[in-house]
Amino acid sequence: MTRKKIQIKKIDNTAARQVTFSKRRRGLFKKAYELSTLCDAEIALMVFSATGKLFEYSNSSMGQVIERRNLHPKNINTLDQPSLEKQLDGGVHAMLIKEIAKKNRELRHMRGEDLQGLDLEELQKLEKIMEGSLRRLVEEKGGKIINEIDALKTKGEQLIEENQRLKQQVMSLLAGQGHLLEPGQSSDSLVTNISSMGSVDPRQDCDSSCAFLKLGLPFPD
Amino acid sequence: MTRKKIQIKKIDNTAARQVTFSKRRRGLFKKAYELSTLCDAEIALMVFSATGKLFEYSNSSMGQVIERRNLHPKNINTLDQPSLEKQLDGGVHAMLIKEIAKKNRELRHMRGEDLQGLDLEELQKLEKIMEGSLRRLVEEKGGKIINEIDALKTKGEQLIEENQRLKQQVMSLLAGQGHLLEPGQSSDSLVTNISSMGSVDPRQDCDSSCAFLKLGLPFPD
DNA sequence: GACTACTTATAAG
DNA sequence: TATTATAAATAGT
Repeated sequence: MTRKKIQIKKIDNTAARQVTFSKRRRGLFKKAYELSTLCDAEIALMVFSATGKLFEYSNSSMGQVIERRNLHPKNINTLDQPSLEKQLDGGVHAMLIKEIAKKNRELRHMRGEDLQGLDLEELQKLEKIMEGSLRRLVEEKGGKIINEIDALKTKGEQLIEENQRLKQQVMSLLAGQGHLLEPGQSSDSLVTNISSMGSVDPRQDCDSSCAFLKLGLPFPD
Repeated sequence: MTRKKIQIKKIDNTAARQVTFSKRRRGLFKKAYELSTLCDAEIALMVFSATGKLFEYSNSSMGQVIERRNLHPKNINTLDQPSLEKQLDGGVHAMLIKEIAKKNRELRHMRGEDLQGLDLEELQKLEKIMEGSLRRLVEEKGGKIINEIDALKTKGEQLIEENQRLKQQVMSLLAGQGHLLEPGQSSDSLVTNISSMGSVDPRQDCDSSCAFLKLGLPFPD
């Protein structure tokens, strides 16, 4: 791909082929690593050189990825027949796999895939089911939203009360300490001190104590 | 690797991540193809997207490469240890059962059941999926209906033609046999006889030959 | 999905 | 193995 464009066909010269194999293998593995990292993908890559040497890469575990592949809807029917001893147990095994295949088929239908095999009546039935699903889901979601809003409202009210209480407390503290002020110390600086202790600044009016509501800030827990 | 150099770490933005996944996946598969072709290597590449979708490439057969890998000295110890056979099998067994449970959970959710465990965000996601499903299903159903109607129309036209042809045949038969009628035999009774042989009663007009259409009766096959 | 400015991969030496 | 001129991949639009 440089100096000169090459055709993608087997490289005749053995030495050149080996060099290219090394370089491109590294390039391929790097790309695989980058894809898995950038996109949070699980990747398994196996490369046998022409001489039979094995190179492999996986961001997780090779066996795990292979296992996952075998369980994938796409391959579950192709699953290699396990060796020897497992065939005795094959009945249960096969049944489980069949069950999974069936579930996958159902799920695909529920996702609106592979529908071309169904006749009009089946489609109608499926539509009814899905409409029901959607209805229940929207209902559930509605309930959740109401609850969440109620909770937020309650929390907001509690906070407003709390703020009122704290404000009054600050006021009375200020009033009580007003007599003790040094001639040179302004009440403002005192307020600043109190405020910095995490209390409420008494100079703000009632409405502004709800500032976090207006700003859409999350309530503290 | 263009416009700006990027860091190789998980892309936060979901949409961008998905776009990059598509592009780089294609790039990776192309590189794999080129390496296998140029250097006569045997390659198997499996990629699971973050959403669980499987993409795979192999220049030979995926199962064959996996088999070859398992037979490789490097991995022969990792798998298929006779003494551990039972344990492994139990593992697979358990995994299959877990898989079924997972599918069932998914199915229940798709049917709008057991939703109370999901949070608002999950519900929202599920709703989007189901809306898509329903949309595809309705589309598929629409296509099926159009096809069915077209087929029925075509069939109807064929039948009308057939009826016309038969009617004319009957007419000419009647005309030809008119001279041979016994004085005491009416043409009506002859028609009845012909009709009972599976032909069309010539007394009905053209429109009435389409009676089964008007009545919504199924066409015979 | 198409475009392009840029980075990266790499064929040849 | 290192270099480099060029092809290819791709991030952002």
